[in-house]
Amino acid sequence: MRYSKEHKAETHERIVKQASVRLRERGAHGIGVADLMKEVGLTHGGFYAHFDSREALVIEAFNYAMDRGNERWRKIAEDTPPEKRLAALVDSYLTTTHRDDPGRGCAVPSLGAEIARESPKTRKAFAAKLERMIDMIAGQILDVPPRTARKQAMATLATMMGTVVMARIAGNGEFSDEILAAGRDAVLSRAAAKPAVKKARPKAH
Amino acid sequence: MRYSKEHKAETHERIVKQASVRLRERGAHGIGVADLMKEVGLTHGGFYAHFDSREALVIEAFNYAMDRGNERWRKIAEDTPPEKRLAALVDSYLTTTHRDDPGRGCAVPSLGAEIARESPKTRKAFAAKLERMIDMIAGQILDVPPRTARKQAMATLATMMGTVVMARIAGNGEFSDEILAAGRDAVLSRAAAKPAVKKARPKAH
DNA sequence: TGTACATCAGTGAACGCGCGTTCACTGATGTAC
DNA sequence: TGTACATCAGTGAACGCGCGTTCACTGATGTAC
Repeated sequence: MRYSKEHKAETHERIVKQASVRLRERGAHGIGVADLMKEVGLTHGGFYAHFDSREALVIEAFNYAMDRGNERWRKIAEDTPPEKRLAALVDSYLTTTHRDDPGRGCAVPSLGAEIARESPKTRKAFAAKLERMIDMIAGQILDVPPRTARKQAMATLATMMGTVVMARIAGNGEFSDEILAAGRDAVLSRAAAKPAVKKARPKAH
Repeated sequence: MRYSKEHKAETHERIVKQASVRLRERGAHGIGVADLMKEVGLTHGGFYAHFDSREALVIEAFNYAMDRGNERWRKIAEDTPPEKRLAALVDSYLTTTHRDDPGRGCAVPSLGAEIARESPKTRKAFAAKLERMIDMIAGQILDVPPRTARKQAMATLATMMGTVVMARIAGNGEFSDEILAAGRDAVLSRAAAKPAVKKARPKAH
């Protein structure tokens, strides 16, 4: 059955991709080797031709999920004029679609707490990706010095991901929609308010 | 070995309390019946005199953790003059102590994502407790109508719990401290800024 | 007050299932000649 | 170009360990008389 050179890499990615979806849907303990391989159309024995262990796959799938999130943001930014980018990111993040489909959504609200429990080594790898998300947002916060933009970006991401976690706890009814709307308003009004504050209290820099 | 009437209830609570700590430290899959009973000084067989199943304990421990969080906030509010309450809550929440000791901290950042994956029935129970946390914060946001306070409280809690999740991913170094500070500033400046905005743009209500 | 019996939280061995991992094997295709 | 051999992704049975759950038993204390 020897396959072409790219075939193994393709299969590998199919497994990782499927794992990253299930991971976001059910958490790190929600995926089993046999189930996952079946979903990809293979048998469980072949798993170890691709990964040293289940744990190794989980780490890879975490990474994959984070990378896809960053990639998605990059594309949104690319397709939007600079002054509307922040609003576009926020609006795409704080939707009922995102809330109701964690499997294809941002990894931070669904897996953040679990990532925080990983070993320092893997945790640091994710911290680096988290920082890239912060940079991405900071780059869309205009009219303030970079330090301020970075700080606001941190709080903005925290508000966005926290809002999604809370909205998911609340389900998909009125209360949940209210949480989503509150998060969106807070993030966007903060962004809009800051220049006004600057004008009101001018200071040398 | 028949014990006094209160003895069973006391043992029950000791198990739930210990479980709630481990739960917040390691997640729902991080606690085992045998380990837990040993930590409480008992053997695993006795577990089923107290709980129908491991799952039932997990739900109880989730509840316990949420209740303790609400209780803690109530005490802080009680011991602080009204106009300083919000700042007191925020300052006690966004500390390195809270970040580094999830076992005794708020359940939302450590278990929020897992709670969101529970059955609708249990999820709704937690949504009710989440709403009580929101009410608690809303009650400390003065000078705005209740609807606005509720909305701001939702975003405030989202920012606070999101900040703790992110700070934990980042570990306990400079980057992590930066995240904590950013969250605190965002929440407190939002609270301080709102009345100013009101004055700048007065409207009938 | 004293005696016999009932209760039941807790013990610890044993069960059994799920699941991660191993392993001998397959067979289509790449490589050497 | 054709032939023999090597490779290795994938198969599926089997292993073994961890862990939730069960169960017969214990023995201190409550209750009935």
